[in-house]
Amino acid sequence: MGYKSRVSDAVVRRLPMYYRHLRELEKAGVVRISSQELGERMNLTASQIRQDINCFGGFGQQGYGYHVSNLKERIGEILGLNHEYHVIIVGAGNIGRAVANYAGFAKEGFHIQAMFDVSPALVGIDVHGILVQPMDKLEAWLSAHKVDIAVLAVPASCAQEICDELVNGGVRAVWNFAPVDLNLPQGVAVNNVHLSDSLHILSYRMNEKELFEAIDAARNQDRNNP
Amino acid sequence: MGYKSRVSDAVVRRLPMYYRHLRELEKAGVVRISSQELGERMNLTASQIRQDINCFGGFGQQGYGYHVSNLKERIGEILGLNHEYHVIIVGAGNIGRAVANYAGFAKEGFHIQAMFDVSPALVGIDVHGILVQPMDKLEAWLSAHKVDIAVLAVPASCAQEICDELVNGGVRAVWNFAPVDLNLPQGVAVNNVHLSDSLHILSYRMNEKELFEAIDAARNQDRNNP
DNA sequence: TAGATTGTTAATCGATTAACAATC
DNA sequence: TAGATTGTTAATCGATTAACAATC
Repeated sequence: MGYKSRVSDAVVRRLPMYYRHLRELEKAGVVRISSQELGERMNLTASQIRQDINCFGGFGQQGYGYHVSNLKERIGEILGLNHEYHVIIVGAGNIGRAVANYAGFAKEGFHIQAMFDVSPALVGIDVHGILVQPMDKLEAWLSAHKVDIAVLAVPASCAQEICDELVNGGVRAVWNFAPVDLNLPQGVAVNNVHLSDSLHILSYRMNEKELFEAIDAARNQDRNNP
Repeated sequence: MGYKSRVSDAVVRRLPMYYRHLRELEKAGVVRISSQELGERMNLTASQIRQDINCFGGFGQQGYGYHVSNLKERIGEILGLNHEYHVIIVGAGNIGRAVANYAGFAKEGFHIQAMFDVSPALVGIDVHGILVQPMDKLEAWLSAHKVDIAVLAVPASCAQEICDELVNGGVRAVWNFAPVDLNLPQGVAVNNVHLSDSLHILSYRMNEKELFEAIDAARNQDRNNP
């Protein structure tokens, strides 16, 4: 109570950004920082930073500011980075393999235990020390092992179906790279990496000015020839 | 005029989602759809859909709704998907290669022309028909070719520096996979794919309930032992 | 025409910003 | 203590939702 029982998406999306900047500051040897200074660095207002942090408790000190390492550590805990996670990757295509090969995740406690794919061309290959298993071994794996996070890197067409299988198998969270909006039961977390959406947003932004010039021009013409 | 000269981020982020759903509907043979139906499908209110679309003009028809193919086409144009883009990839690591290997982008007009990397182990390899060139060839490439979009898939430590080089070389947009917030001049578009931020958000969400139980418990204890 | 559904204006809600008392 | 800066409440701003007249 007193603490909001649920934190808005806008705040949650900023948490990893805080974590990143605090880690950089710590590495640079900065010991303390005020919300003012952190805001300048991150292009946020000091007010917003204090509001965000106070969703989770008062980690600062009046007249002093925030202790960088301490705040970094607390935000790490808020993000759940003080835990270890069992991760599997479903789909051993480009994305699945790129995630498996990225060593940084293991350092943060995200341990990849297994990989699965339908393609006979991929089954049996070794990716960063993990053997790719056939998809029909997935169900058995899920009953035999506790899986915290499943990385879903399969084509859109089968993403929902496999997602259901993962949820039935007791997975607690799905990191979804398939270009679909998944349906999940309450209590299972999802986060999407929609690469092509991201590229489309980029292409929108690089063309926005011309787009509105065209829209305005058409509008003015309409006004003159009603 | 009349049209907002600038569209809010919240709206822009939904545009690719509309595009995706409309493409699916078109494929499924759906000819027309009302904002009501589309909203149910996408978990948005009908009102919001109509507001979003009307940022760019009235593409519907009273009493009928929206023509699926037509609306898809218009949103595609808004996203700039009616253009062709020259793309280069800087960084031939896991992510750079995964992007290069993804064939879907070329179909949408994003054509990868060149790849660059510092690592001698990667220079000279062929990725999906593209030869990886040494990084010191980047500047010359930029003066000799028009580059619309640069995919930045390099370590955080050198991302800003390379980004500056890209901007000086006339790149119009940067698709950034490095875990940093880049500084770019007005007029150059950026969009970030912060994979580790995304994973951190997932881990936050899967732990949120327990987190607040702990916070509340600590708070109650404080109240009893003031 | 009557019915349906948009485009658009007005009302509400939530997130951001400002202000300031509490306090280190 | 005086100065600085937080934690928190109040004011503002913007995004979402509701309502309804316009119109196909």
